[in-house]
Amino acid sequence: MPHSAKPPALNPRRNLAGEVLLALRAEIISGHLQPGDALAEPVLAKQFGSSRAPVREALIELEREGLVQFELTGRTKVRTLTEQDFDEIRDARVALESMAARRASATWAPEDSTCLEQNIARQAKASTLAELSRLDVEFHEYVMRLAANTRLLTLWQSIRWQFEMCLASTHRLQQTLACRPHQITVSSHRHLLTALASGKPEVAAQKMALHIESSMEWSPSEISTADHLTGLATETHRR
Amino acid sequence: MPHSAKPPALNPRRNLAGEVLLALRAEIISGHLQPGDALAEPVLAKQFGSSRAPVREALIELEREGLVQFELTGRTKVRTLTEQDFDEIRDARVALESMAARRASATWAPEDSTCLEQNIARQAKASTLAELSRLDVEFHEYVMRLAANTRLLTLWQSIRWQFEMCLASTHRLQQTLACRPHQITVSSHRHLLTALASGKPEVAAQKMALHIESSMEWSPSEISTADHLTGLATETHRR
DNA sequence: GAGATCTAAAGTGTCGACACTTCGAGTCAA
DNA sequence: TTGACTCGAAGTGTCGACACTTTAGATCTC
Repeated sequence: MPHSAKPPALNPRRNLAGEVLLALRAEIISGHLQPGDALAEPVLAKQFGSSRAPVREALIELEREGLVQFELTGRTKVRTLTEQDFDEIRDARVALESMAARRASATWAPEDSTCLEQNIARQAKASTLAELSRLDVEFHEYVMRLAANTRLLTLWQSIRWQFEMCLASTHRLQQTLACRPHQITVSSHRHLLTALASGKPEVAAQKMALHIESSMEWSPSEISTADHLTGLATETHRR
Repeated sequence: MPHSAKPPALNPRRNLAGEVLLALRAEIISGHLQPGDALAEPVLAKQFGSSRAPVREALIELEREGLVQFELTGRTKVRTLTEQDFDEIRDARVALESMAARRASATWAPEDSTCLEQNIARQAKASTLAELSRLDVEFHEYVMRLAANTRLLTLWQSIRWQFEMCLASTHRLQQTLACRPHQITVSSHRHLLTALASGKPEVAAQKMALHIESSMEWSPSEISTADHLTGLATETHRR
């Protein structure tokens, strides 16, 4: 999906830390690094063939993104997401994305609908749950960019990776419960798109909130990155 | 004002970088460091009697808080806030704080009203506009903490310093236009508190949005940290 | 065998150094 | 006078080193 006109480039610093960040984030999201795993600076530095400085910078960013946790002892671990974290992320998303939907719908253009329809079409054909999650996040990022508010976008981006982990977990849970995640996701986004394109900001905002509430209604008792790989499901279910 | 039960301690790392961060932030907020001023790591390191590492860490955090800007050349400057930034911050606040008000009002306790009433009483007696701004921010931080959502709180804290700069600028503009900033602020927060304590989450959320919209209605053409000190006013006024 | 104690290994916080890049005052040519 | 050029000065990105702290296995005691 092509992105909105506005390029991000919020932090123009281009350095080794950025590459380490990307690599570490990918390993956490993919589940290669699991919750609780230790992230020692010297070990990672050797692994990436760099010194500790860029690694340290990347870890600080990952902590801000909520994927990593600094212990009181100073050590760093991959963070474990609990059900409460799941709820918190849902509320934060509702807050940020409802406002974004409100602003985006005020300046909605036909090509925006085209872009998002293409995204939904690809959702329907997604071959893996990971791909479905990625497309889902991309849909929402597009709306966030349309809002043309760098603050809102930056805030959203700082929770987007936690959000992506939650999403994958939700999709997987839906599948084990014999709901069709593709079908649910596609249908939900189609309804949302109608509201976004309606030209009614308040309707768009409200529908976005409902969309997020419903899409994150299925909350596993613990969101583990390992779920991505193992396919094991926790049977717990809220409400 | 006593803070809510929950301590923050989101990042338990206690190091020199934290002290440098506090000092630099204070200098920017106070206007001692002005927009556009260069922030060179070796210069600051010598100033703080430290090496560059802690300074670098602090600058990265300040960039995340929006008080500092990394140029494409790699240099670092104190950021200039424009009218568009002002609008962005207002929308971001409405998004985050409306949700916080919704959640906070659901678990409202009498002592919360007492705390905030004390804050309002101090607003009325604030001797300087800077103190009025500080109390205003404290009021809103209290509500954010009551929401008991660390994501929401963290996101809010990452824009709170920009917000404080905007607020001070607004108050000053109100004063030059012969509106009484104390009176406006006190009255507005009193109405908001009533809504928060009403036990109706949706009313609380809506009133919070209206409160923020009205409190940030007066937008100077450029929000300069220098305003704090010089007292010079830009006469531009939106709407 | 269980618990307390010791100790080497490993980790963080901080530092100064070096290479490369960017800036800006001074110089030179038109 | 103005514009391009030069070349130190200053700044960033990165590195390896050291001191102090925490960890975890080994040892000792009861």
